Amino acid sequence: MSRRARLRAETSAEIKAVALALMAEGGPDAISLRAIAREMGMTAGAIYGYFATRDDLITTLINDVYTALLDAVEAARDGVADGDPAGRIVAWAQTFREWSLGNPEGFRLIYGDPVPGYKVPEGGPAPETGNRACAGLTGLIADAWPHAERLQPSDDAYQWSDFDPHLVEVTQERFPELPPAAVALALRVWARMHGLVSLEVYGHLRGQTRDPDKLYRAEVLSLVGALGLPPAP
Amino acid sequence: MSRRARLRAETSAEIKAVALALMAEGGPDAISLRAIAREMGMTAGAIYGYFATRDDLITTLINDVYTALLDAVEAARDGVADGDPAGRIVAWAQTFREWSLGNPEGFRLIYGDPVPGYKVPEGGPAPETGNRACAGLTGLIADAWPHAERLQPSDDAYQWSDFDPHLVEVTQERFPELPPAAVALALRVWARMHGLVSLEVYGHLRGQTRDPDKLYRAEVLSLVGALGLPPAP
DNA sequence: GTGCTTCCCTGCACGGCGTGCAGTGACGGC
DNA sequence: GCCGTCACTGCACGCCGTGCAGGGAAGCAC
Repeated sequence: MSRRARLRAETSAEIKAVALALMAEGGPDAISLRAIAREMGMTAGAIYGYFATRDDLITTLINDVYTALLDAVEAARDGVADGDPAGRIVAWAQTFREWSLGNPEGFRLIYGDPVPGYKVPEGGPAPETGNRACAGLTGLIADAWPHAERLQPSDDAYQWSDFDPHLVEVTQERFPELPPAAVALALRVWARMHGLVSLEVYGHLRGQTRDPDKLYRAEVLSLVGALGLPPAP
Repeated sequence: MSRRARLRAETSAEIKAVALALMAEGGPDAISLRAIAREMGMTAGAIYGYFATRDDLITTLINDVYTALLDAVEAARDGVADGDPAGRIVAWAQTFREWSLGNPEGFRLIYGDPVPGYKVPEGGPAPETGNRACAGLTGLIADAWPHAERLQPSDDAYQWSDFDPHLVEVTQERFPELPPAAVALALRVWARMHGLVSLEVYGHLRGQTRDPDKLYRAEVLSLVGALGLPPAP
């Protein structure tokens, strides 16, 4: 890599780092090209040499942050033995909530309307990273599937064509035996985790309960139970 | 009411109506004082006679929209006979999703980061309206509680002090027999509906499944089943 | 070493935003 | 019929994203 290219990569990385720092301290709205440039001793126009538009920068940030979240939950999952599917799900779920509460701006960036007028530009950031999230959950479900199967009396209600082709490809390659209903279950499990965490991050639980942690633990336990898994070996 | 007061109320209502119209056609970001004023043939400063600040206007809108959503789901619930708790829950859940998909901007307004730099101003809009939502769900749970009880082995794990005092007051008045665990269950049920709908509204399901409706129906059915209720009488 | 090319960055402009504030004019209450 | 209240305008300030012309340094070819 030439010196030019190296400098370029460094500057690009610094832009993203500064943007994340600004977001962490001032909320997602604090991400403005002018503020970033000010922080870096540049002018706003200079950033256009690195990102075609503000939304492009945001999109890149979303991918970075989403990747960080997935790294965290996957690491937590892999910290629990293969033979303990319930434990792996709980680890994933707990880390998902902890990361989200620790990085609320990141969560909003990924799952909400992050920034003033941000519109996903052409295809958006989600497909690939979102697929990774879904695939990770499908893996968890695959471990639990032998126990969970009885809860899915309508296996044949789902076809592979109900799902995104790329997601299907990845899933069938890694879990050839798994029926499409398992992917549906994975999505529903995802949503159950997302529901409580999302309400909490956006402050909707604050006016209702004083112990959202207890609530979440109960939900995760209930979820694991509903999968037919023993609570915690 | 004097003529002055009437004109004032009309103008105030028009501001809100125009704001909602702008939001409906151009997304939440389209709500700008200048745009509203332009639409009304005024200048932006004039609005400050009605709302102290832009965020005050937004807060009022949130309350209005939230109320509209609650009116819709409660009406749907009341369209099903008292003796059919499962049907009432399903009606609530289905209407919740349909309203949200039909008013995605409204959903974002209520449950997300609605608008550029909006910060909930002092106490925010949620407490009372959020309590109404939670109370409505608690009512649904109260109907189902005789069946659901066996699913709550840890009734004593929750105290009334775990919850918001106002919510507790309302709940205890309307359902004197209900234990605090039922409120926790109501919050979890809320979160299960919210999870899938939120993911769908924000487009995160689009890259995964092609039939989010089927997914949601399965989730609601599973939820009703988990409460120990017969599917659909 | 010299000259050319590439490319990063500045400076400025435009229009849009929320928000204050002085001034103006119409209307309601007495 | 006067006076005070009050809705509204016009303007200013400082933010914002985004284009564009131009300068200047760094890299490359000979």
